[in-house]
Amino acid sequence: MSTIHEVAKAAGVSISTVSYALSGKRPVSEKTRLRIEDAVTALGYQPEAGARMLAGRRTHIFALTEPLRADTHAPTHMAFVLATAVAARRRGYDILLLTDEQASEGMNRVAASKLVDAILVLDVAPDDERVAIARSMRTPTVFIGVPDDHSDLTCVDLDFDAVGRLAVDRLADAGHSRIVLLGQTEVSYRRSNFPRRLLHGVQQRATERGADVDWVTTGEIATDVAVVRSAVESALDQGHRAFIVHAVDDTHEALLSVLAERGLRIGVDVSVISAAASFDTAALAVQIDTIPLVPQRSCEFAVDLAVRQLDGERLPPEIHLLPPEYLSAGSVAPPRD
Amino acid sequence: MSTIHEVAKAAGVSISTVSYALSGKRPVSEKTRLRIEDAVTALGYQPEAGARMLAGRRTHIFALTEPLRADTHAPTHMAFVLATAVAARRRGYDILLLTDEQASEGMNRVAASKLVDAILVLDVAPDDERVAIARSMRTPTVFIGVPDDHSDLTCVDLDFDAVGRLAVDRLADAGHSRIVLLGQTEVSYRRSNFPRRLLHGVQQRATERGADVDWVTTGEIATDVAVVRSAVESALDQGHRAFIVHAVDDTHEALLSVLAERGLRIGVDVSVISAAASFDTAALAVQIDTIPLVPQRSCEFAVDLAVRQLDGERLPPEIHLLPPEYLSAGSVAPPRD
DNA sequence: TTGAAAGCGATACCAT
DNA sequence: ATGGTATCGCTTTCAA
Repeated sequence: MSTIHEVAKAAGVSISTVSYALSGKRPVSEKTRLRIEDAVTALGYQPEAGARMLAGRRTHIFALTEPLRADTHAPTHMAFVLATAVAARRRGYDILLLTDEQASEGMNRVAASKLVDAILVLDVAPDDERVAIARSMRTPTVFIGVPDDHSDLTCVDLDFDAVGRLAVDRLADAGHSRIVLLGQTEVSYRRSNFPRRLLHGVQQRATERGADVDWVTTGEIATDVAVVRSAVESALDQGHRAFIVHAVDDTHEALLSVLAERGLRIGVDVSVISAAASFDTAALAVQIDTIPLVPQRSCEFAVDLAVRQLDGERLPPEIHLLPPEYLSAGSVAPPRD
Repeated sequence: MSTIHEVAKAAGVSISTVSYALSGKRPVSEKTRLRIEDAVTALGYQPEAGARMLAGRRTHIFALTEPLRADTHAPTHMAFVLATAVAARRRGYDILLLTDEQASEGMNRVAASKLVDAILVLDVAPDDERVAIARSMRTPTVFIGVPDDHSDLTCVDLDFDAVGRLAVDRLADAGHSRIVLLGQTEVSYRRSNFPRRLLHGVQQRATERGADVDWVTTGEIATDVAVVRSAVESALDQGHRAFIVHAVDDTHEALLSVLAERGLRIGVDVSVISAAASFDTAALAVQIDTIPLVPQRSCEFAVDLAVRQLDGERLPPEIHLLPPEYLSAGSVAPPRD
């Protein structure tokens, strides 16, 4: 391709003027700027990545570490990756993928070689090995998720604890004192950081409101529809009529189908709240109240924090918990008896 | 971090010797090489990415374009992304993610700025817009998948046509003359490149073998278990006893469950072959013959082609179709009547 | 087998 | 408002 020299020659200016005109870091007169822009388009000029990295102090690349475990829920995970990539591009950054089991090796490598300006951490485990690496590094790192030991870390996430409390409050407000938490798979409560936070919020607030909570998981390692159905059946048999669902779409569908089979009407006979769903609950057969998990929100916030740190803002390491939002759809009603 | 100068000083040699010792592009005596390696580890030296890009002619980065459509099957897609990333890392390359609708813009940008050495194309559509970009570019590009118009392109993929033929042959060999192809979702036959190739192989070989094929899809845009079940029910009602399944795991499970409900035994009353499944069919309740789609194979091959092109091999643009492999599990039997 | 030095193509400081 | 140029850290000729 063409270099900044050719652009300068074509526009009849010096290379520094071209550089400043393009970066905007120094005022350039209207007419010279226009001539430069013309030359740029005429030549199809694109600054060379390597040269910019070397000369400037920015690579315009973020690393995204994602340890893709076997039990990762692919659709949700993809939504986060996509949201991160889109948010980053909007700020002028590309995403470099760091998969591998050896997440630490990758982080160290890209940081030491100055390949990336910052690192975004996805799919955070409670005892994540990447926490130690992040602490030992100068490269700004933002966790999307909250590990157990998060001192000195910058984290962004939906406030799952608050989601749990909010869901309980709505059901308790409606008069329910017995609640079922239809949760995630068993393994996710050990390997992931957020299911337990929602569980904690639910249990704590339930205690405060004098309500009982029955917590059920929905499969060993992957969601098992049969397990979900029998859990729902037995909850209904025990007279339960209030559900908080923190689970994938299949689980929601299984719940709805069991309720339909029994002729139980949501929002009349039974109350249901979908908590922290990352899929579109509006696409379900029945509309239900939802406290959504919006990957875009977390990812944009995370990218923003990274960019601001690079721009020199002194942001203290901190946990940023995004407040939940309650979307009503009439699926919560007072108990009927 | 430390620079090549510091390593050179620590080892008592010149920087060029360090460079050559590390790249192996020039013979270096045993003892100096050892001293250099010691210095490298002692200082924790990592060559700076930007400097290498600028000076050398390699960035050691591949772009991976993936236009993440709404109808993309997330688990399969993730398997391909992961396989590509792993294969690339093994060859010393990182993966830069190019999502976006604007796939073309991204490809042009990373190519023009010399950010990447090659581009890998995933999730190929029959009339993919990235085909034109690839043709207009000097940057080596490898498609994982085969677009309709693929002249002058380098493509790698499982030979889906041959998969279809192989499946038909096995059923025909067993004596079946009526075959059901339980296929993908409707939209995938328009938006993806491979389902139609398998369909073509099945239909063509069926004609050659004098067999009839009933092709059914499994939902509009996403797999719909109800649709699958009723399709299977009606096929069974019509006396069909031979199935080729080219579909996601949910579809397999639905098929097995209908068969079980009817008391039909696989490998005895009914013959089933799973064609081009990218999940582990061994995890199903019943073992069935499988012609697997192994993402690792395609992705490694693609990475290899890219690397070899960069290493100066003159590889003519060509379609590389990987031959299918048949894994028997006793699920094919002669018709019973 | 090794060293010296000329780039690579930007950024940003120092002048004017 | 603009230009000249040192500089970033490496790769790779050219010499010895």
